[in-house]
Amino acid sequence: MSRYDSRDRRGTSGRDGGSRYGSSRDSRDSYGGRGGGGGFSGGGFRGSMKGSQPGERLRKPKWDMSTLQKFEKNFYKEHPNVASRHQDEIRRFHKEKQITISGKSIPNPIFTFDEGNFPDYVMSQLRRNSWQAPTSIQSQAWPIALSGRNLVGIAQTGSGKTLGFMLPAIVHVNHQPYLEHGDGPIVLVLVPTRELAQQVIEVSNEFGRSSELRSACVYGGAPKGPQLRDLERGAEICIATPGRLIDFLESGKTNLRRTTYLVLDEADRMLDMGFEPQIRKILEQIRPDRQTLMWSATWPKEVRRLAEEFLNDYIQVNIGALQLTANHNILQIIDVCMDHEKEEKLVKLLNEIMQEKENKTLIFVETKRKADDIARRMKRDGWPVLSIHGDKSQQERDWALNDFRNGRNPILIATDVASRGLDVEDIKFVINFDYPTCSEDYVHRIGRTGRATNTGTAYTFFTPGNAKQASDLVQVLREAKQVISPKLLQLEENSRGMRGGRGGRWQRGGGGGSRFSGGGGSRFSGGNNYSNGGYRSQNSFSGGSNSGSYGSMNGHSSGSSSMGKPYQNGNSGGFKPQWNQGGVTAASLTSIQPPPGPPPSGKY
DNA sequence: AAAAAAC
Repeated sequence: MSRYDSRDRRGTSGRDGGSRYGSSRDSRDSYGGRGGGGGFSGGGFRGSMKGSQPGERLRKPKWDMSTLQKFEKNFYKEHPNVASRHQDEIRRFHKEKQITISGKSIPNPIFTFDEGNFPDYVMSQLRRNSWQAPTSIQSQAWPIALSGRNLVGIAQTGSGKTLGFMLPAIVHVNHQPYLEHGDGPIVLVLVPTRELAQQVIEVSNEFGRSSELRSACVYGGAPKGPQLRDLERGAEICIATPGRLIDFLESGKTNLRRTTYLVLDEADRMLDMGFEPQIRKILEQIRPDRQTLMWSATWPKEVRRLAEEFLNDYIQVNIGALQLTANHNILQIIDVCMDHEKEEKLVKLLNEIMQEKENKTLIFVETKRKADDIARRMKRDGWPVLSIHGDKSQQERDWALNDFRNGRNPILIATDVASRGLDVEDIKFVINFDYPTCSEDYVHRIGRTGRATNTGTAYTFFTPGNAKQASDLVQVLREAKQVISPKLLQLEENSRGMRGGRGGRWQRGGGGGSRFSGGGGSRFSGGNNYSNGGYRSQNSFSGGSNSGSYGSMNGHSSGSSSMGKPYQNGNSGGFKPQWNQGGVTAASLTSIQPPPGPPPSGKY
């Protein structure tokens, strides 16, 4: 099957309201360069182009880019309000949402789902939910991802991030040829924990169904059989934790030859967990001109290095303030006390909480052993409590989490396995029985409550032994305008100078020069889509041919950001890279489609 | 010093 046949599978046309170009297929006609030539194609300029006459067959116009750009420039000179109004809107948006962004030719954000230009099979699913507007991550990430660019997103979980990479992934898959027998996934999502994998596949199932995509979830601790069946049946989307995936790759049960869209979720966490060798091993299996989206809550050196090495020409989006911040929907209460007081205080607290109608409570402790101990003692005393940590069998973890989710068991005691990304609805209380080893984890833990627009309460037992963290914690509390107990301030005072090595952790780099996407001279430089009424391009996401062919690989690796070892022989052992050098062309890597008609070069 | 992850 040729690539061109595949494009129209399942009615994959973009949103086609009032297409100026006739058929939906034509609406995907592309004449904006990916990060290169002008991406401007608004209807307002239709008049300047020699279009086809009614009744005549639609011919591909000859684009004279310099004339077009001149026209656009003049247009904005003559209609200054059009441009400035929109740019102001974007600046205001970025400022309000505390978004900073850097990179070349950054597409403008979108502010409504309609502007996302998603195909019908995605829109119909979106409409089923009662969401009002995209989250800030989605606003910025969708246009970037849909235009085929690489993306580094610095953002906390629980802000719509999963959908932020999943919808473009689904669109991407729908622009690829069908899987053939023996093909591995087209989209690969790597996540640090099994629970997260299960969560992500929920989303991919929900939104992939309408275009008949199949997803597979690959992680350890569970029988291989069903996972293999899902893969062998043909899964366009694969969500995986690294270990089991490598197992399957090494044993040849699946491959990544067809993978062209890669997501690294919670990259900082994965590095923390020592997944780097595994990540490398997996990435070597994927063709280097793939589209890659990397997500991380922080931007430390290690993550930066990973991004430089594996993401060519990426756009970086920082969502949220540049300092460590907690969700403001959460009431944070810090109880400075001694270690031996904790248990009594916990019981007292839970007694109060259980009076509430909504009482779902997540309790964090320091160690797996402690999680077990406390859970056992509480269970003995009749509390509806379960525990979850990494030494439990996956089955037990699943049970515990399920019973917690559906409310059968309102109290869950957990280690940090549950601190990040876990999305359980209506958790009303988080209790930090032990303060975590770093305040970053604190923010993640309490973030399990107050999700979306809900509110929640976080109680934290803070002992003199945690004094090193006091200053970070105070900073978080101050930022969130919380009441700060004098005892905590006293501890902070005493520990002045104790906190070591904090510098830089929250310095999110990359902000640099052009923070705002449409700023200054870049307005016409390509890829930008104007969401302003009629001037919005229909084709904002149909860029030109992807420049990232294999030919450009050399430029890639010889550039300032070294690729480490060259991909050509980059097999560090185990199994050899074997991305598909044949069938899939670089242009089909992105969701961008080349114009219909004769292929632009012999390569196709 | 802990947590997470493949068999």
